[in-house]
Amino acid sequence: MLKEERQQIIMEKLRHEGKIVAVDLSAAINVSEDTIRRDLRDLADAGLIQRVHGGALLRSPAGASYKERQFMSSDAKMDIARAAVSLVQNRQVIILDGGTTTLEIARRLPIGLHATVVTNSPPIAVVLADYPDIQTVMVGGHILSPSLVTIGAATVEAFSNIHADLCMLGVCSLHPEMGVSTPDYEESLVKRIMVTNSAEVAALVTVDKLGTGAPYTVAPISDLTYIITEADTSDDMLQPYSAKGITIMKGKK
Amino acid sequence: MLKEERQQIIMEKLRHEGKIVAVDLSAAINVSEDTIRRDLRDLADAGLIQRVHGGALLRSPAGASYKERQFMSSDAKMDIARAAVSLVQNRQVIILDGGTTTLEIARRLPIGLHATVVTNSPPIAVVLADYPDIQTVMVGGHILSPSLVTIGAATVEAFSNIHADLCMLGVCSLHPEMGVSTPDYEESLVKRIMVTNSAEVAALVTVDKLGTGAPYTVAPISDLTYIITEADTSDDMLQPYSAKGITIMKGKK
DNA sequence: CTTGACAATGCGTTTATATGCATGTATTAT
DNA sequence: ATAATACATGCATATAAACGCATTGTCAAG
Repeated sequence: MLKEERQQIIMEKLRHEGKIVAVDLSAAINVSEDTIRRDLRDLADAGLIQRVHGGALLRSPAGASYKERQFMSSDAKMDIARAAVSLVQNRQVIILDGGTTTLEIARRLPIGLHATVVTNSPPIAVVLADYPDIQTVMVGGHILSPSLVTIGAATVEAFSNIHADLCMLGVCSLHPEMGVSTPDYEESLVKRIMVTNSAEVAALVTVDKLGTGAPYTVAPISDLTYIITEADTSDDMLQPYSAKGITIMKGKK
Repeated sequence: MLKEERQQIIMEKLRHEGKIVAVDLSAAINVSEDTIRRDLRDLADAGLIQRVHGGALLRSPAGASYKERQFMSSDAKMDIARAAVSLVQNRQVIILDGGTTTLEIARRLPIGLHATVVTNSPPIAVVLADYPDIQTVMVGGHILSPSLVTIGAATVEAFSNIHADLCMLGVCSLHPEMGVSTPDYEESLVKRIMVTNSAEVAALVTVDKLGTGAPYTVAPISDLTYIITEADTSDDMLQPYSAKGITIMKGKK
């Protein structure tokens, strides 16, 4: 059995049962306790689990997420997602853009939430299918492979007929003057119509994207309602945005 | 044995069993461990797999893990998928219906295949994103939760503008007189337009669905080009269909 | 047909990794 | 406080990976 395979099993078991007891697990998959402990230590170092005496616990208590380590959202993104979820309300129509942060939001939506979610990201659609009271609309188009979202004329066309209460926008670059911008032209068109057709827009942005620009503009800063960023972002960096009347939210630990 | 051929085997095995153990594989196909390692290194460099000590794992992007495991197909479906793949040719436009068998087909497409695949299944779109030479079109619409496909007017509308060379149709019920039918009305409309707009149609059907009927008709038997079923289906059961001129294919072991 | 260039493969050696065990130390429970 | 359990550390061993080199097979130019 491969080490990584074992660690995947550990993560999976954790997500299902919420805890790991090292001794039990070593018996279950027939390796020494030392090996299990080493695995747990690795995972803890990677920030994926919380190590405790006798075993380990899920790092994020609510987290019923099913993601691999290398694609696992960073702490920052999880914090941002947690804050973003607090914006959504029952009976809203919500546009969820593609991206790892928005995927994290999809996972963290309250189970009982009664809403319509529109997305152009197949992975998000798959996650949403688990929620009994969420009506999911997948917007079609060409698949842009690296980011796993649909783009193109069909996508823009479909969005042009959809008007949402709230849009959760994954942001590649955010700059006080340039506004929101992205490196892919087609993607910028899709994001633009998402913004245009939403009453409120929340931009999800990790600190490394603040103050940066990319070739294609999506929308000016003034189109944003909220900027949600990680917990420890300095107020200095955010000042230019709040000065323009955007509500700044910081990630919740 | 050619290098590419081997690497294709590796990808297939990986998509299937979730892991590769270098030693086992080298024994299985009778090449040195070095060769396998070199192959794994190549694939890892190309970003297609995740290399680990002792072998390799799926690079497991958006849709892996326990959800994925539920999608692991039975032997019969794997055989059917293998046979179905032999129908696809370069430069075709292919419609892939939703369902576990078609998902299996997506996993088994040749790596170098140059084609356009149109699907209304988000999980399939996610799988296809791994293929560098496949252009993927996701058809949007409402998500039908249990089967994870899009349905509704938007879906039908989008398909009405797409004309394919080949359609791989997941089939719920197949009957000599009733033809293809399904239990969901909206789904039947989507499948119907898929069939209508494809030059050739392959119906993928496990033996338990042969000779059964469901409330909503998708298409008459005469609209089918191929019926692909599991390897050990009796000829008696298939006779009514072959009598109508449908080409019968049996799954490959 | 021959020859040279090149890629693919296999083998031997060296280096790195993973695991289990023994030992001593920390933590928890009674 | 003391026993019981869990943990970290160092070490030995087995296994896997990387590297260099020799061999083979393929293709194209001479």
